[in-house]
Amino acid sequence: MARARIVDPEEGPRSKRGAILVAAVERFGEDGYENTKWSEVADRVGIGQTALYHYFESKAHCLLTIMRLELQRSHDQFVEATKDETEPVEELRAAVRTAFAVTEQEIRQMRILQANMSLLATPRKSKREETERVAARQLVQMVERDWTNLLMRGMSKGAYPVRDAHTLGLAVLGMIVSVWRWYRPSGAIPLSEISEMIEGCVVRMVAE
Amino acid sequence: MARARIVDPEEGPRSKRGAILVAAVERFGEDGYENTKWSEVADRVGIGQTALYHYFESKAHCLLTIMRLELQRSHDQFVEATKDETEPVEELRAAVRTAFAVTEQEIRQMRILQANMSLLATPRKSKREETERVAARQLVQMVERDWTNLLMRGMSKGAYPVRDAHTLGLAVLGMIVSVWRWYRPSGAIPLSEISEMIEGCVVRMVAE
DNA sequence: AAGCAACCTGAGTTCAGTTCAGTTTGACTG
DNA sequence: CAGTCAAACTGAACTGAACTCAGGTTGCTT
Repeated sequence: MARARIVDPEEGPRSKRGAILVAAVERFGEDGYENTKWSEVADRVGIGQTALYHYFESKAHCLLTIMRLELQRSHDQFVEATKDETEPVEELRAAVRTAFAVTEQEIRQMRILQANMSLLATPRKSKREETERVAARQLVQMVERDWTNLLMRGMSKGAYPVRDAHTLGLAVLGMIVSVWRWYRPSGAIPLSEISEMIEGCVVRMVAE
Repeated sequence: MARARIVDPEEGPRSKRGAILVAAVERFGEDGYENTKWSEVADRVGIGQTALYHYFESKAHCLLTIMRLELQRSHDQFVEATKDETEPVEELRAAVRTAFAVTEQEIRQMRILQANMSLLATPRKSKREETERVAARQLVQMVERDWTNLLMRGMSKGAYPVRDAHTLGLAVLGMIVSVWRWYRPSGAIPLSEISEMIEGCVVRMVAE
């Protein structure tokens, strides 16, 4: 599986870019982006604050990079999980299940993505930030299209009743990602149970 | 209908508290909280920046107040819309429909609420901010309980299949509020159509 | 061992949010 | 209708976290 990893093997051996991203995911994911001091990330990596600017133009640039990587991962995983399925309802189930087949680090990344989604709406002043923002926006649209296309395939095969596939796709996606706002690994309900519950909901929503 | 209004009639006639909240809802709703300068709100109201601190302890205190008022309104409207319904599926439909029976100002408030929900997770340093935060948190739980109770009533009456009402409630609520992340009044799809689509989805999710 | 690019730093700057130390306004009282 | 008081307001100063600058260090390459 060619996942977009936080640690990029293209980096020089001395580079702390991956370590910064990992630390930032942990801090932004646990305490929130605004609640986390940029210097805390530096402390955790073991470098001075200003060294961060060797890798990222700004705190926001780091955040946008995390968001873009997570979106890339989500998209890749969707494609991977649905590419072999031909039966529409099974394809739908596989897509939901893969959305919840995530590590704890990926859960944090999802949480960061969801909590800061509105950042993608307005242009950024600096060039590198804007590049990441636009890339992330396009990936959002790509993920939305992944779902819309899956739904349209099922509808044209007669497996699901015909409805507005775009709006339905947004509703399905909205329900799935809303889980990352409240789910915590320490919570009472295991993720597997949530996944099954949502899978059932999505199938009823789409296929009945 | 005893809605929680932004303009509190308890205020003195010279008070600009309501005007500040209205201006803040507009700016925070259009450009986002972080993107809006606190002084811009003062400009819009026609007072100096420091005068804001006569009404709110901080920018965050104003935001938390907006969020609390919106949650209060959502809860009140839910109760109002469902109190006369006895037939479970009709009650469910009424609850969804009322969630989308909102003015443009209320749409902005929903957007602000959704975009800054994570603010409610961590304690605030100052007293008045913390009071608003705790009140808002309790209202979140109250809205979640509104949905959970509605679902449990329907299940015990045999109108819906028995499922984990809490998780199902969060899924339904998550899908509904996710609309405010992307919906814009200027968009291609009218809100009435979205409302009908979601209503159908919720009924299939819950009652089938 | 020289060169050089990647990597790093302490000191200083910026700017939005906030505090301070009062001043103005206007309703009400005697 | 002068005096009082709380609500409403203000300009100037302060704060802290993000960021810039002007270099210094490290270690790989030739």
